Amino acid sequence: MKTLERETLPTHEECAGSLKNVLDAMYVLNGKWKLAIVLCLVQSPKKFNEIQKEIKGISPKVLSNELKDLEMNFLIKRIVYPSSLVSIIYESTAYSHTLKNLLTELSTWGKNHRDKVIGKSI
Amino acid sequence: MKTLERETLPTHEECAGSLKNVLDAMYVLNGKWKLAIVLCLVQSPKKFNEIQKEIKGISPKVLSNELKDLEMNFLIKRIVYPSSLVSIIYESTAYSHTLKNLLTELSTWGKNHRDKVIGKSI
DNA sequence: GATACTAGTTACCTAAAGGAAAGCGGTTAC
DNA sequence: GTAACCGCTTTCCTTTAGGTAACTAGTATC
Repeated sequence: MKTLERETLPTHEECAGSLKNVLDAMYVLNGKWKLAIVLCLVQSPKKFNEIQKEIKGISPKVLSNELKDLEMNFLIKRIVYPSSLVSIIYESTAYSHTLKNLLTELSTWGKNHRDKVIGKSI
Repeated sequence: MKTLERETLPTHEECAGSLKNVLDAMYVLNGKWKLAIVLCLVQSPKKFNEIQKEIKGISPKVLSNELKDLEMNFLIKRIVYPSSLVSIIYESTAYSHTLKNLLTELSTWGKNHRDKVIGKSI
């Protein structure tokens, strides 16, 4: 695994910049479900009900809102296949794949942290 | 321990697993300010006031709460230097460095996304 | 004694997130 | 016709996050 450490220390401006970047990213990705939904759809396109079944605990209202929000940020697509029975499929966009590394990191970290916390407290 | 070499697609259990991991990670890292504070302290240890100055817009109440929360998750340390005038320094833990890649990804993504959104909408 | 700085706390309030339950328009199956 | 499934929406409600402002204890400075 390649690390991203650098030789010189970051300048104050670079620190402030990355701080702002992180705040902006969190503004978009913040929320209990958003990244999970993206991950779910990166794994494979799905129908509304399928997402609901996969992400246990999410209500249709919340899922609906989050999907709209993610669509506005170009992270998922809502595709209507018109046929005798209309079917609607949500799928990840090419752009959402810019989140793949992040999601991988997040998943790894989440698993590790769960183990750490369970080991210490429960 | 699972085998690392596989040519098959991820199983349903693996998908569900990473979904849970991401949800758990978000449970800990969610919030407007948390990751920004970690980043701020990873860059260098700081006093309460210094953090407030660097992260514009955060109120002392919220900062105080977030610091406690982060400490409980082993992501920062609160260190009291007892001297004639007591000084208190917050610093990142070794454990918080497991978030470094994530923060780098997040910063990169945040910058890129800001550019993309500004380019499209404003 | 008055003022100011540090590191917060407290009380109060608003807005947003999130959840529960019911409903709705359209289709399909019986 | 009626029951059931899909893809939601609507309403109502509770909880949480977050913000404002004032205040406090301790130390130091004028």
